[in-house]
Amino acid sequence: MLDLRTLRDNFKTIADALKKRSKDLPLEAVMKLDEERRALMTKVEELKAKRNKISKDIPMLKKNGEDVSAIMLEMKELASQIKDYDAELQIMTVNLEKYMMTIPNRPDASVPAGTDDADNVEIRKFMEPTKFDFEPKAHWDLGSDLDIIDPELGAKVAGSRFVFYKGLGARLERSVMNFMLNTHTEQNGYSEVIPPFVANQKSMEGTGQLPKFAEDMYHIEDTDLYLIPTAEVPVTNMYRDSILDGDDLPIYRCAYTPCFRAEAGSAGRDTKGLIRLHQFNKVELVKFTRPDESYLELEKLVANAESILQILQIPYRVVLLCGGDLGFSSAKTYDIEVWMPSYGRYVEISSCSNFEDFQARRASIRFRDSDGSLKFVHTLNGSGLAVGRTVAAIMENYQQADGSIKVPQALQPYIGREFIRGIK
RNA sequence: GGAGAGGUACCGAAGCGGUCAUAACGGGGCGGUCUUGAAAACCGUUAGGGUGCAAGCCCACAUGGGUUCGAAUCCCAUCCUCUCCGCCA
Repeated sequence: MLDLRTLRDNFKTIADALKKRSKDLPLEAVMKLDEERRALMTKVEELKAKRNKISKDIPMLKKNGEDVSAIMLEMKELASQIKDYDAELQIMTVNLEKYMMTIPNRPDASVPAGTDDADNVEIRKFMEPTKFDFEPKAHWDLGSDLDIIDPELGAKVAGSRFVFYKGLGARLERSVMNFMLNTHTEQNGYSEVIPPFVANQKSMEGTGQLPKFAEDMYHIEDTDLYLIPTAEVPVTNMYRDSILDGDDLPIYRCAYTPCFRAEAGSAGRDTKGLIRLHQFNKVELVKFTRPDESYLELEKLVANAESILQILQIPYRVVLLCGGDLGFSSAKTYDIEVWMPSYGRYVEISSCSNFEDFQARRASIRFRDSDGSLKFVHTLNGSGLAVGRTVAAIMENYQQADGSIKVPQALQPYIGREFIRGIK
């Protein structure tokens, strides 16, 4: 959530910055409502001040044996006025909040203008796209030929866009997960958590999934709970309504969770394989930092995520998202895209964002600075990485002419073999 | 799931209808005195939200309602924590 006062004081600047997202935002309406609300608030507060004052005098008057019945009557009238105005005020407040909750974060100055992913800017590249001296298969064909990934079983048990990993497929997925977690905890300085895989409405609002994106999530009937679409939600909300010690910043957390995405509008795209599922595994990196350090930390976060693909020796590139492609809560986002031979192009495998104080304000995550003042932290997160897509990339980029898959060196200790030749 | 108890500042905790919320009393943190240094002792300090140029005013005792002229205090609902019982991997 943007800060209302900052928006009020710097309206032009912020409105211009938001135009990078090329969206119609109800900014004027917000300002008008805000003004009306403050006017009414002044009125109510005057009445309340009067009530408090008289109320304080009453016991004194009573003690002196004076007749207070006239005052009581006046107070009763005052109380009912206050009640009416308060009700009106509350409606305005809720309305205003509703508007504010749907206004996305303001893009950082370094974010390029643009409307969609075609306008994203390539920052750097690692290795060249893999070349084959035979006709390479797509990972879904490898998966069924080797009988290690089974979408039909997934469909039978849960529905389309769910899969079973079988045998060495399951082992591969689990190995990749462990490899990522071990790398981030042992080399990159993150401390691991396993959070709940469901979260309540308040948490969803804290990180920005609600109120706007309810239709993308699975909601558990008759409860306040949603299946998490990313570990970002529970891990960021660990510190909701908290005051952190400035000396403890930055805080680095990582977590493995499954991620659940209903994605109502995605039918027909990427229907095969592991790329777009309703449930997938992901290792997430989350940071809480001082405001003046967050952009430096973003660069380090991207580097940490990249290190996984470097160690695995898989080609990828890093792109900077343009304003139009930026997520709702993000001020700046780098995507890491991995080379996917079956697509003949790079495919997103990680999204690393700096949310500045947007989430911290919604979730009320603050820190006590050395001068004693309270400030909002900056929150960041990024996939480190999407596990299923990494497995897909390994299968495709490491496939051999005989239909087997070579296991990347770094994963061999986890899987205990050099090649995957079929289920076991 | 059942029965109790409870949610007040950084922590513990008092207050149980008005003069008690910049919230008693402890503890912790920070600063200082003393000391070669430290400990102890003593002194001081410890800055939630909104609004306003400001003085100030309003709000804040888990959350949301209600009763009352007036609610941390009384009533109702919800959430959470603890203890015991049941169930369970």
